[in-house]
Amino acid sequence: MIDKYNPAEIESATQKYWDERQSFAVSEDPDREKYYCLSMLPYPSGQLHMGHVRNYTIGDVISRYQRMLGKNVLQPMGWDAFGLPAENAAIANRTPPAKWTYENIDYMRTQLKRLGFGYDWNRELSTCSPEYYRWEQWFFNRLFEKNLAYKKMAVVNWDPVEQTVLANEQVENGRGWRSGAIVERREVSQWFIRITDYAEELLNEIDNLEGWPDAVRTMQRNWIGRSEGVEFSFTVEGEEPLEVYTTRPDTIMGITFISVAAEHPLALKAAENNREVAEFIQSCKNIHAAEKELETMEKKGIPLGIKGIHPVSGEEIDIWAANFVLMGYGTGAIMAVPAHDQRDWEFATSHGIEIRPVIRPADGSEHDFNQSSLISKEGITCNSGQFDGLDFNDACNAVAEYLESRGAGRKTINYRLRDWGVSRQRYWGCPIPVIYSDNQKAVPVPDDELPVLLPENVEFSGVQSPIKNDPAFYRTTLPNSDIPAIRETDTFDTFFESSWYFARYCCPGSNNAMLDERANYWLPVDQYVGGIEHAVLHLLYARFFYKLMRDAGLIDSDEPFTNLLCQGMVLKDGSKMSKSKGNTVDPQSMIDKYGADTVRLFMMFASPPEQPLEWNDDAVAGSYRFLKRWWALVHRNSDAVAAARPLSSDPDRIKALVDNDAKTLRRNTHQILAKADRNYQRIHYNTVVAGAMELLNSLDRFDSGKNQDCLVAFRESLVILNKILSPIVPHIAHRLWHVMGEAGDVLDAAWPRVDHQALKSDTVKWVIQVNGKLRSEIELTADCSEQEIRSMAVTDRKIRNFIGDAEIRKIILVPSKLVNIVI
RNA sequence: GCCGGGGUGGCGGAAUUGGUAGACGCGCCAGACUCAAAAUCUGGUUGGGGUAACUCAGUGUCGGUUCGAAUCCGACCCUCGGUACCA
Repeated sequence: MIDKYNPAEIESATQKYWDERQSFAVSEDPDREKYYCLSMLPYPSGQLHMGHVRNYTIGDVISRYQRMLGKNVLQPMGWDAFGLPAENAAIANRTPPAKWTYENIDYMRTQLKRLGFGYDWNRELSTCSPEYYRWEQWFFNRLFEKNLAYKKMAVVNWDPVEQTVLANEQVENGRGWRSGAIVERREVSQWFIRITDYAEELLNEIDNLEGWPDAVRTMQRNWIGRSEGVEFSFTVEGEEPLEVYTTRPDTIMGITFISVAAEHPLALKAAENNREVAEFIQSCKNIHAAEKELETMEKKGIPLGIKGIHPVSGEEIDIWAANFVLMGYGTGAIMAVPAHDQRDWEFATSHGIEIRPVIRPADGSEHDFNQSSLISKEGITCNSGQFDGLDFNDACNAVAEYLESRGAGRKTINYRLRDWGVSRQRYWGCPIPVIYSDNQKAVPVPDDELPVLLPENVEFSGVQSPIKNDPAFYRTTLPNSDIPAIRETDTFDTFFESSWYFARYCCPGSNNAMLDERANYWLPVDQYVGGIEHAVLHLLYARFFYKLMRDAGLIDSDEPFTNLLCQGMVLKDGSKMSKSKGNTVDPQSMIDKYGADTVRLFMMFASPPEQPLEWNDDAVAGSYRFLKRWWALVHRNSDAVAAARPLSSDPDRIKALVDNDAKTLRRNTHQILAKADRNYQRIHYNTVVAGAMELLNSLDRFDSGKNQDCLVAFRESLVILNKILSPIVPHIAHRLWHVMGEAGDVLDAAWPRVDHQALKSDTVKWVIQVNGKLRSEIELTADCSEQEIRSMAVTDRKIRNFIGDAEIRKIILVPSKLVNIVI
């Protein structure tokens, strides 16, 4: 009687076994190669979703594989616990965000444990705990000291009904998602971190991130957006010079208007005695702050009746206020050349502004400026007076030199990247450790008074942050005095917490320092796994923060993540699983029904990690079937296999096999192992699983009782199958390892080696093509000469039929693979 | 709008990175077992034509490079992610 496959029993017993032995607790060991595998920590939203299960299974498979390669593997887990959803839940349920968050963490931790992930739970952290965020406050003080943190005015979405700031996500069609009120842009004083000081290094080091996907590297390069150009100014009568930046100084003679932001001082001045301008400025207050909205909305503008003097021609140019120019970015003013910029062209066309071509195509062709602008840099300047007849580079240099010699401008390097705004007008976040004196001067909270504790037991009566109305929180005194002062009530952007948690995992229990020397043992992270949606923001902030920590002397290396894997989303019926679409599948119900191993196996099998994964209930059942078949096969043969162990552990005995069936099985097994090796390294687990299924299919058909050779080969193959599968389905692999009578735990078994002798075959199958199309196949002995192969190919019956009377022009031969006859 | 992915049978996907398109699995069809069903096992399964041997077409669309293209190049279409306050 064979035991039935019972995943619930196997998985709980195996997890208990690992727990008792603390199998995944690790410490620094200078004698072993370390491997730090990190998965992006979850936001504790309530329960795990399929995206988490996928993310963490990939990380766990990598960790277990690296462990079998003999490395000292760290795999930690924690909670990105501050954030907006806790406040929304608090308002909906009248529960304090802290209580809601902690309960979610407790539940989700049990779910992670049920999935059998090999985490070192001794290192678990929650970013909302004071033991964590106090170091963030301490580090902010270091940034403040270096003038890397500063305050400036910046735009927020203001809901005039709720009297609160809204996130971009909370604005729908320009209205607040709860109140329905039209959202206004407001300028608020906020804290910024000078990421632009590090723009050059962040850009240059992308070249060294060879373990990152090219797509992410490209996106980060484009996000940082280095450009070379010229900065110059227009003189404006009775005003400060109006400064602009351009990457196309070669088109400077084609400027026909200038645009400034609606909040620009020139616009505000014009509005004082022009009602239309004032109304236009008022209408711009309702623009949603998101870039997508800004770039896709209808472009509007109004002339201010103010002129700027062109620095070369001396011509008077009209200055407009425009809704697509932002005060906070760059100088708040841009020059416009409709002939050579498509957005300017469209604006000029719809507002009747002159289009003045100053570049003509280098090939002498005519461009129709009534149809579109000419953006190409491959042209020659014209209508540009002294700058006529130059190509792009010469024109740019000539213009820059001219402006520079007259003190009107200069060459500069510009970045698209803007400083990191870290202030949030929200409650559930890390308090920014600053105190304001009477005159609004910001003073950091002294290190020895940290942490500034966020009160957790709060009443969420409305949408307003409770600490903004809580005198017990915000009333304080200046450091070392009894002079009354006011605390900052803004909290940090939650990207602040997620920018350094991976370093803190290395130093559990460090109560006297943000990081200690253990960080330099584990860091940088060898493999980071997370969603592609983090390609720019989180991953760029984390790189930046790492460099800040390096420059504060906390760590030695320059980049935090050596290798990066961005996994695709989990889809159901073609779209992302989400509560609002009602197409979620609860991982818990699947685990209850089939067990963790089946869910893990399906997740790895259904698609390659970087691609989206289509969820399919039936296919999950197929993964379960596979595990049942494996279970049954091992149990049917357990006694014979265990008895064969002493024999087939002997490498000489294995190499001395003479039975042809045994030799064929070995060749097959080692081919699959070679492929599994490659695919483990490439992290293509779907094809690893496919190989394991092929192997099981051939083992199921194999007659292991035929003779001793067959039994020896059979046992070897079962052992290899178990090792290949164990990172993916660790519970059943653990149990079957012992059922086969193997010693120790498969968790720590050495990764199997491909026997290249076993791969050799006596014959080679050749594909014969005519003009690149498959027409026949022949099997020849491996020692055939090239000449023999050619003549066999040409005289093949099917091939002769195909060629007929046609002349053979060429024969191409790809070694051990194919012959292509060109006729 | 801008930046970056993706598009292969009924479905998820494979193809050693320019060399046999469709591995493996799901689904479906047929058969075995069963009074029957479930479970399990065996075989088949890109489409068209043909009893068959075989043959033609075929990797989003159109064009190109090559002895040979899912793979490289150009243009386009659809779709997904990001777009600085969702995380």
